[in-house]
Amino acid sequence: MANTSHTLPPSSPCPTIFGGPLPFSSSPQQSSTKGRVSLPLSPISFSLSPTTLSPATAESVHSSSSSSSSLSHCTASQCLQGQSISENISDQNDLTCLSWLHQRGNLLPLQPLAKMTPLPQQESFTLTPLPPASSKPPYSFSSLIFMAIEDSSEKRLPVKDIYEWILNNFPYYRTATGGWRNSVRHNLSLSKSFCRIQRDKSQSVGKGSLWCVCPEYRQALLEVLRKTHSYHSTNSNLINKPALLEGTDYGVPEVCNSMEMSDTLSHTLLLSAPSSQILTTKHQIFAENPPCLLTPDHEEIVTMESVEYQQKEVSEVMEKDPLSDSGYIELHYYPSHQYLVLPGDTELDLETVEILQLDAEAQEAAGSLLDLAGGGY
DNA sequence: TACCCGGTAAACACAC
DNA sequence: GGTGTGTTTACCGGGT
Repeated sequence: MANTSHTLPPSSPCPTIFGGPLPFSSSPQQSSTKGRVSLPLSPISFSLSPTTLSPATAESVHSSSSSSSSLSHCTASQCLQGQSISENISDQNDLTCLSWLHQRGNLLPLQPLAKMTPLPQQESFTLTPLPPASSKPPYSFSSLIFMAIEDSSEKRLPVKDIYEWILNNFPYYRTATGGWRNSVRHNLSLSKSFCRIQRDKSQSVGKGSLWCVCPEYRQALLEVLRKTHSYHSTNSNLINKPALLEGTDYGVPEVCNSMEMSDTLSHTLLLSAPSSQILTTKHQIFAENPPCLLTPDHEEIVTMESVEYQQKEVSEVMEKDPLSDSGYIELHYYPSHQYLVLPGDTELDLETVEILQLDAEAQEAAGSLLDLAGGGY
């Protein structure tokens, strides 16, 4: 596998996904100058309507998020409501970080790793003995549950599906005794990180409740996951063998070195199209970071989700940036100030981007709550 | 050594 | 009654 186009200097403080460097596309379509990165605008466009940008909207979003985070332990509804919101407040990068769960259906679990001599990053991948399938994963049950829930489309799962996810992704448990299921349930009940949601009686399929991750604890869970992964990644060369590991029962949930992830990111970043269309489908645009040398604030990842943009009509003739009509989004990225320039010279600071995103997520969360209103939690 | 955390086992109650 | 789910308690081992 050739991932040379995504490499960064080893010493660069690059954005990471579970301890690995985030691939930065070096496609020629993506140009960068000092403090500025131009990102092609995808066919999905955004609408900067007055309503979505109103201070009241922003205020309400911010207030709801702050109230959510002030709770020591969330209720189910708060959990659902806060989930999408908090995700965007404190861990925008985490959204991206966890995207590996969704971008590869066959999650490759991190098994206990035999001490092996790490290979250089670009070394060709040759088959080496893999740890036995009976090796116990290094993740705690909390992490396993967290991953399972995060990997679900609804971000909530019945315990049965959590079992299934673990079985599918960690073959160790296929042969393990049944006690681990008890441990899963024990963790769900005991840990404040997870909250229970009453199932909708109307769709009473299966026993028990649904479980979701409490947004207040999501960051902590993510941190534990990162540390676990990072710790074991540094002790293995498996991390550098995504192609090798593909389709096997072994491996690491590492996407930053994989071509899959790189392609996904590149694809997301490099779509170019006219920005006049308004689409309602949910899409994501990852305004990727500039090269690490630009700023130490490399962990910031701007995500825009379900945001519509109506291209501003520019009547006046003015001196334009050569890139302004290219269909690119320009990310001006300075340590103290970051903003986007959309086609048509519309400028968006990252706070506005975040507000737009939060607004969209808040609406989505509200919809979810309505769906669950009959649950009577 | 004490404490914390995670894993495991067991018992029990409850719902389907 | 069997099975699955949820809760609680207790114990143990490892790490700090």
